[in-house]
Amino acid sequence: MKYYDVILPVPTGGIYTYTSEDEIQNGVRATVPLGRRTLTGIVLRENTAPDESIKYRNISTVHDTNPIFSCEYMDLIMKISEYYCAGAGQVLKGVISEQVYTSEKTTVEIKHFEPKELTLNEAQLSVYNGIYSSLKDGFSTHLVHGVTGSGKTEIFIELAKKVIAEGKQVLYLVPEISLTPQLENRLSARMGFDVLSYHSKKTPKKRKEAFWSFSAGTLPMMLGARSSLFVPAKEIGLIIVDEEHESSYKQDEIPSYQLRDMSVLYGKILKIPVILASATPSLESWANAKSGKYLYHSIPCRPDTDMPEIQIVDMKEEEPIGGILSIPLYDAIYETINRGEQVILLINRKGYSHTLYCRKCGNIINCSNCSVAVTYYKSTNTCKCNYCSQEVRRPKCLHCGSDDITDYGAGTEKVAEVLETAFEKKILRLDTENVKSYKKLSEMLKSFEDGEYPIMAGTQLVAKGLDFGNVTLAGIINIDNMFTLPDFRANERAYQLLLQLAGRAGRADKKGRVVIQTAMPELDLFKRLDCLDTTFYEMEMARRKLFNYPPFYKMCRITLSHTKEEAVKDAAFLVYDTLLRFKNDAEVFYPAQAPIYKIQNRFRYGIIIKSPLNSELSKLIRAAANTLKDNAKTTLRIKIDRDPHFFM
DNA sequence: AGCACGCCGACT
DNA sequence: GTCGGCGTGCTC
Repeated sequence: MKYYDVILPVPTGGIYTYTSEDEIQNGVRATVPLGRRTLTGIVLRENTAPDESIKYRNISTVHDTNPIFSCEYMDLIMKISEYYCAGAGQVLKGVISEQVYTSEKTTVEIKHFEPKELTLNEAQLSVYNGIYSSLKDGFSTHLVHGVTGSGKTEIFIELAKKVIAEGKQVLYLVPEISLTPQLENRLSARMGFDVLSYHSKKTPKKRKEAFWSFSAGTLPMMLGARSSLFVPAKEIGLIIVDEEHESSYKQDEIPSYQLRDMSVLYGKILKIPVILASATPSLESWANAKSGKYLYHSIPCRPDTDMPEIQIVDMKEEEPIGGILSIPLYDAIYETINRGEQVILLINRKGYSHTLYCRKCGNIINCSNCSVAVTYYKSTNTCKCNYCSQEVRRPKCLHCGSDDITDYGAGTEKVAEVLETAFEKKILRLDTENVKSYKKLSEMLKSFEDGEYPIMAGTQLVAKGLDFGNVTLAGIINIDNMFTLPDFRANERAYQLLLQLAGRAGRADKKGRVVIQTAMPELDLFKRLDCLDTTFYEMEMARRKLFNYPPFYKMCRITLSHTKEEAVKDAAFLVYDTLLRFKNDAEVFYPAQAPIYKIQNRFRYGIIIKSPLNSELSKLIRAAANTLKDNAKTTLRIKIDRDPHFFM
């Protein structure tokens, strides 16, 4: 009789021990009973010291003769579990779809054809050589800092070919796969075989095919979003993380891991190189490059065009059309579309208006379940909460009962409406409300590319990785609301967004232009929007150092929630006391109501911890979790967010 | 997470 | 009297 530890996709703990008459290899899938249920998990290891007091049950079915998940893979899962303070089962659940890994192995034939050859230019070649030389030396991390359109992808394609020629596989990660169906085609054409992609918007069948083909090793290269790092490969030789600065790499749900960091960790475990690439690197990666932890490579210029001209419009001096369009932006749009060229506009709010209020008493209309103002959608004539999706049919003032309600704060719908009136042209509106499916998105992007619309207006979606040759003007309606969020990365985010947006304008042979509307034109940030200039990084680093922010200090945010106000508050102070008792060099913030105090009728308190040492942070988090385990047995929920990116 | 147990209010 | 609400606790 042998004993085996099995990881099961259940949120608590997740490691259970079972018995078997047969010898079982680590990393195979096994179906076991748990309570009244039957679940399929992964065999983690043999347990040589079982607890006498527990009556173990038998493994019902073993699915594989050879391991699907390597010991390096299991190592990664366990390290994530430890670092992000989530049960192994919770990690497994959050990282691979149960539907996919429990499915029959269905591989698909990968078609091979004659690849399209391209020669690298001098700048590309120098980066290529820099990385190539360390390709066979095991683990190394490379930060490739190259402006938009500098041809980073071509370098990675050539490196990938070398790795594949050695019989190993390549993983190419992008932050938002749904926006880049073009990349799949481009990679396939250049590699000379079908590069399959793996992401949540694919049909289950397609996902299973990509999963099992990558697992079998018949698929040499896979393109994917966050979750594809956890597709078990036969043998990975290189991981590429494109647009490494993107905050969508940080998962908000438990386990809230940072994919970029996990890629580097996996590379370390596998002893292979990892490439991080961006036109606007994160401060974390920048710091690692400066310290020599990452090898730094830069491509300083766009090979084909000049950088766009950037214009800052002071909204204090303007009387904008419809409260939205300044005269300089209006003129710029007018000139651009008159030349038959196209415009991309960014608005970072969806709906028609983000706030409704009572005209009688000034009270803001909040969602009844959450402490958030409801968003008004004119297209469907509804008011919806962005946090719990609850609809309010006919909003009335909860304070005075009046139904004389009006709105302010323009979203994509309002902007599109104003633009349509101003230019008498149909506008393409792109936001999550409007784009429900992958197919629809592709169609919309295609129609814009074909010139059916002169202007595309949308949320952050429009700034991410889109590439249209005829776009020569990019505008941002209101950058200022980025600074209203409680987020120490606001500056960094604004900088990245503006430079990325600038990269959307004038990528082919035409000179691009960027117009930024702001009421704070004096912000230093606007003077640093030259991608050849790295003073932004130095200034931001100095600020982070002064206030003990990452990358200098490590951060963790603990959020507690409960249906009763008193219960969360008590729990928060209980945790706070524990943290004070255990802390050394760390800074522990006084417990505070979360910026959104109530979500789905649960009240929320937050505590932020900062420490120069990751080890101290781990110790404190553990102490906090233990205190609650011992003292709070009610429906209190704890969320531990390590290296947080979202602070609401 | 499921799933069951268990203890209180409002129905035939 | 029982149906069903969800708060609590456990699963090798």
